[in-house]
Amino acid sequence: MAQKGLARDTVVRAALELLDEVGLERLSVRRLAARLGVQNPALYWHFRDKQELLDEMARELLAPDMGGPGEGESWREWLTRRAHAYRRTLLSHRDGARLVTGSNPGPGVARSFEEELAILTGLGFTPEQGLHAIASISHYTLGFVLNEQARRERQERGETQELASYADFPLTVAAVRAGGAPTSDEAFARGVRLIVDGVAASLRPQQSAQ
Amino acid sequence: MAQKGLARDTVVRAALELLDEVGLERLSVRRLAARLGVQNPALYWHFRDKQELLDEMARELLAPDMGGPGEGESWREWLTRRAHAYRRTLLSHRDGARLVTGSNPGPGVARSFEEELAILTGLGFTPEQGLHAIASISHYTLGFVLNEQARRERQERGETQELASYADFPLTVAAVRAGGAPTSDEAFARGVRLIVDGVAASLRPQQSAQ
DNA sequence: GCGAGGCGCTTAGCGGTGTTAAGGTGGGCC
DNA sequence: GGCCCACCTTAACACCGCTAAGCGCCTCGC
Repeated sequence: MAQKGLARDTVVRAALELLDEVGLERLSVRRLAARLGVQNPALYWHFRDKQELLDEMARELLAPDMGGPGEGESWREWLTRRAHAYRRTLLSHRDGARLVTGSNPGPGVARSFEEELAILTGLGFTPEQGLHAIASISHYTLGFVLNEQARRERQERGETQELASYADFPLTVAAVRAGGAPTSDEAFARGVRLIVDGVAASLRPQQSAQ
Repeated sequence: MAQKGLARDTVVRAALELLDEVGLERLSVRRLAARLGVQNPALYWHFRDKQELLDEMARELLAPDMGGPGEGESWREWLTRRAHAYRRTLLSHRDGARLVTGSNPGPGVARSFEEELAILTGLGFTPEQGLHAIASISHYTLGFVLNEQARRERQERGETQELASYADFPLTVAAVRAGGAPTSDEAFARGVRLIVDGVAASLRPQQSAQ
């Protein structure tokens, strides 16, 4: 077989590899072309834009769709699992969150969103409550990972960014000492718990789910 | 007086105006210089980098600091107000959220964060709980506004992005019909309420605040 | 009054970017 | 055998961030 030219898919995967190596800032059409052994305008046969390439990269990144709830899994567990899966997905490539942020979602995302809504309504949510819960968790997760990766990128660039004087920020120091770095698995998990608790509270007035 | 040359401050403010006109993508050093009636390398006398300029812009944007709680304001009210103030700040300039996302916070932010922590501990929070609450709300708000502005930017560019067929997404349609657009003041407010409720729940085990 | 110095800018230019136009080349189909 | 078209090339445009070098003017020490 061996496909006549470059498959669109091949390009997107190469682009994601390149992203991991150089970061979003330095991801250029020419570099990608070079890695594919091709002159740069060649890519414009496959993609209208650089943006279209980025969109497609984001879609590929977001492709892994966690399934429905497992045997006897409560909505709390499922929602929590979803949040962590989403974070892991965003972290699966360098600058993943920024990539997703700046790109057009496309119909695939709408479809899997509809599926998730179906799962939640199956667990007793109204569609409105479901949308609300998923949107909130997604926004939180996106914001968290954005911060996380920005920090990572910054300190990779050697901008150490220490507090000038710890003495001037006693509460911040105390909080970090007690609760761990604000960018960590635990911190994320606690935020998720917060939102899930909030969802539970918003459900309570009209009989709880499952 | 009349200051010898361009004040750093003047440049930053002009940059923010330019940002509103052309968006972050098209904000270039050359355009900014032109608007200031100056050749572009002149700006490199005031700023080491374009990034340094962007950092200052973000700092200027984030400058408006809402004060402490008003007379008899509960922590719920204060936290909610803070969330809305933060969103309004991010929305105060085009691409505000993306600007903030890609820039170095600097010591000013750390200082006002410490102040907010002080406010919350004054209302009965431990430093850890305070950090946790503020971080979660901030991440949620950032993610929300990012989405909001991305959508706005997209439809300004004419990418209408309608669902192909409403019939394929019955739950999504139902949810939006019942709860309004996912990008709206109400949607944001409901997400905030979710998190605030979650914070309340996390407080309850060990005696509630105020 | 005058020279020194440096602040704030200019002109020139480098290497890189996304993107377009136009033209080739090779394999499949009538 | 000839055509067509998928797929790529070469060439070039306009713009980008950024640096090097120099120039005029203001301020200060004498």
